[in-house]
Amino acid sequence: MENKEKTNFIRNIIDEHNRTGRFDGKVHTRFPPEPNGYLHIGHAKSICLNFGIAEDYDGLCNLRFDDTNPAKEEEEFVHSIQKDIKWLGYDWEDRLYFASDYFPQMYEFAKELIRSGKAYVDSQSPAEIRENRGTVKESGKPSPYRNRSAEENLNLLERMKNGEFEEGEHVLRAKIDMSSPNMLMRDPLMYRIKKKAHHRTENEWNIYPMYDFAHCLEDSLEGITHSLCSIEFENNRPLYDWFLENLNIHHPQQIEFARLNLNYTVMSKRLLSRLIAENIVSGWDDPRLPTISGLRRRGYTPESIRNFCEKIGLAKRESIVDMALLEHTIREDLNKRANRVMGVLRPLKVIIDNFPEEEVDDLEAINNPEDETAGKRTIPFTKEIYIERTDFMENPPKKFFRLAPGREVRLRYAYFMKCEKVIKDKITGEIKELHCTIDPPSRGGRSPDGRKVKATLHWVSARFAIDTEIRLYENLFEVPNPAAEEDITDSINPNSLKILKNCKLELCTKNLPVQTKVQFERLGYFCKDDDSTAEHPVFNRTVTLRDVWKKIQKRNKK
RNA sequence: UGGGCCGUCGUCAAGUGGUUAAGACACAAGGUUUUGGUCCUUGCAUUCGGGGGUUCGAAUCCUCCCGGCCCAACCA
Repeated sequence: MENKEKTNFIRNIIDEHNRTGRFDGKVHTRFPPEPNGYLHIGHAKSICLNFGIAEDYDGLCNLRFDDTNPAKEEEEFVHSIQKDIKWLGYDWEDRLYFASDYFPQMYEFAKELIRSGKAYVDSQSPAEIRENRGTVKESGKPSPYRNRSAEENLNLLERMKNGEFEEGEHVLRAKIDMSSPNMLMRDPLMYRIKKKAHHRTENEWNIYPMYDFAHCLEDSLEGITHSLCSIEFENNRPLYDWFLENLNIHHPQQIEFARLNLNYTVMSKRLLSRLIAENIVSGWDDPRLPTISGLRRRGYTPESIRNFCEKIGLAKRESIVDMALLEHTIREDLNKRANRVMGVLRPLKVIIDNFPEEEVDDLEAINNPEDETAGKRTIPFTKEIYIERTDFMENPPKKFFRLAPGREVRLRYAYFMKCEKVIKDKITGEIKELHCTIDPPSRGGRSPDGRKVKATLHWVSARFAIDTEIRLYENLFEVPNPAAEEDITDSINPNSLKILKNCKLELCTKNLPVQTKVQFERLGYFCKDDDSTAEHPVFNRTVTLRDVWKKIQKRNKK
C-alpha cells in the first residue's frame, strides 16, 4: 500500500475530537445491520468505513444486529451477514451484539423517562396519531392522553408488555414538542405492541422499541464514540441526542454520510427483494446483483471490493458512482493474480492441412506474465483446433487485424498460421470450418525470419478440449438509474445473462476447484461457478478485458 | 418565510483566505508488447451552481438567487 493519506470529512471530525479530547482519544464504531436481507456493496462501503476507521485509529468496531422488528427479520440473514463481513476480511472478535439483548435495559430507560414526565402511553388509534401529527407545514395537536400520570403510564406500559392489549391499542411516546418543525420531534413513538415471535427472544416481549429510541441506546450501551449512518438520518439526530441527554448517559456523536449508488443497478433492499421474489434473478447470490454474495459468485475478490470502497471516497453529497470503477478494481486485482488460460467461447473448427493426423505437439505457455512465480505449463497442439468465430471474417473491414482468407496470424504460443480455404454449408452459407497451414519454423509463436503478423489468436486443441458452460453477464438494467423508473422491471436488460453451452477450454482447467479465478486470454476474467460438476464445468464471466476492437466497432456503428 | 442537508472536470473526490484547483475512473493521442490485455508517456476545470459584496488576495467569509435530496411508517 502506498502511503497516500486517506482524508475525508469524518476523519477530519475524529481528528478534531482527538485534538480536543472529546472521547479521550478513543474511537469505537459499529456496523449495525438489520437482519432483513443480504448485504450489498453499499453495505460494504459502510463496513469498510467503520472497520477501517477503527483499524486506522487503533480503535474497535462492533458488529451489532439491529433486530427490533420481528415482523421483518430472519435468522437466515444473521448468518449471511456474518459470512459476508468475514469474507470481506473484517473481524469483530468477541464483539457480536444484538439489539434484542438490550430489551430489558431499554425497558428500564423507558420507565425512567415516564417517571421524569418525558414519556407517556398514547391510546389514540394509528389513524388519529397520524392525523394529529400535522404536516410538514402545519404543527401537530397534542394527544388527549398526553398528560396521564406517571403511575398510570407505568401501569399501562407494564400491561402492554405483558400482552394485555392488542396491536395498535396503545403506544409509548416521548413527550417532546408537537409543534416542532422537525416532524421527528413531534412526540415520536418509542414502543409499539407487536405480538410476533422474535427470532431470538421468541415470545418474551409483546412490545418492541422503535429505531429512534433503540439505536441511540444501543450505541450508548456499547460505548460507541462515533455513530456513522447514512444521510437520511440527519433529521433523526436531534432525537438521538434528545434521548441520550434526557437519560443522561454516554453520548456518541452521530455523523451522517451519503450512501453508495452505482449506475445500471439498484441498491435498496426493497428493490432487491422484489427482483428475487419475482424470479427476475435466481436469488440473493445471483451474479448480476450488487450483493456481496452475488459479487463473490461472479468472481469479485474481497480485496477488489475493499479497494473500490477506498476509491469511491466519502462525502455528504448524493452521487452515483460509475460501474466502470468497480470493473476497474477487479481487473486491477485479477490482472496480478489470475492465471492465464485459453478458452474458446464460440468455437470455429480449423483443420491444419500440413500437420500430421495423430501428432501431439506439446508447447510451453506462461501462466501469468504479471507473476513469474506462477510458472509455466504445456499445452497440446493437434491437427484440429478451435478458434473464436469472431476472430475470423470473410470480408474484413479496415481495422480488423485477425484471420481472413489468405491472411496470416499467430496462434498464441504455437505457430504462425495462414488461412487457405473456407468451408461453408451449401444451404445456409454458414461457415463450417477453415483449412489452414502452419509455418513450422514459427513453432512457439516466434518469428525466426522477423516476419510480422498483426494478430495473435487464442485456440484450443479439438482433441483435448474440455466442454464447458459459460455464463456471460451484462448490467441487469438498460438504464443508468433504474430506481428512478416507474417500474424497474421495464428496464431489465434482456441480455443480462447469456448462457453459452458449447465452449471449449484448455485441458489444464479440468480439475480446478469452484471459485477459481482465471483469465481466458483476450476475453476476460472468469470464475468457476458453484453449479459445476465433474462432468459439467460452469464458468461465470466476472468482467471482460478492456477491448479496443470492441470500441472501434461501436464507434463505426454510430 | 415549515425544518434539515447538499451543489468543485463526463463520473467519484481532495481542498477549511495566498496551491500552477490534488488524485482515481472515463475519454483521447502516442510508445512497448507472442493477450487489440498489462505497462509507459502525454492531453483532459484560467475555474469551483449563478449574481453581488468583504479583502491586497475568495472554491474557501458575507448576502441574495437558482437547482437537488430528506422528513407527515406503530420501517430502519
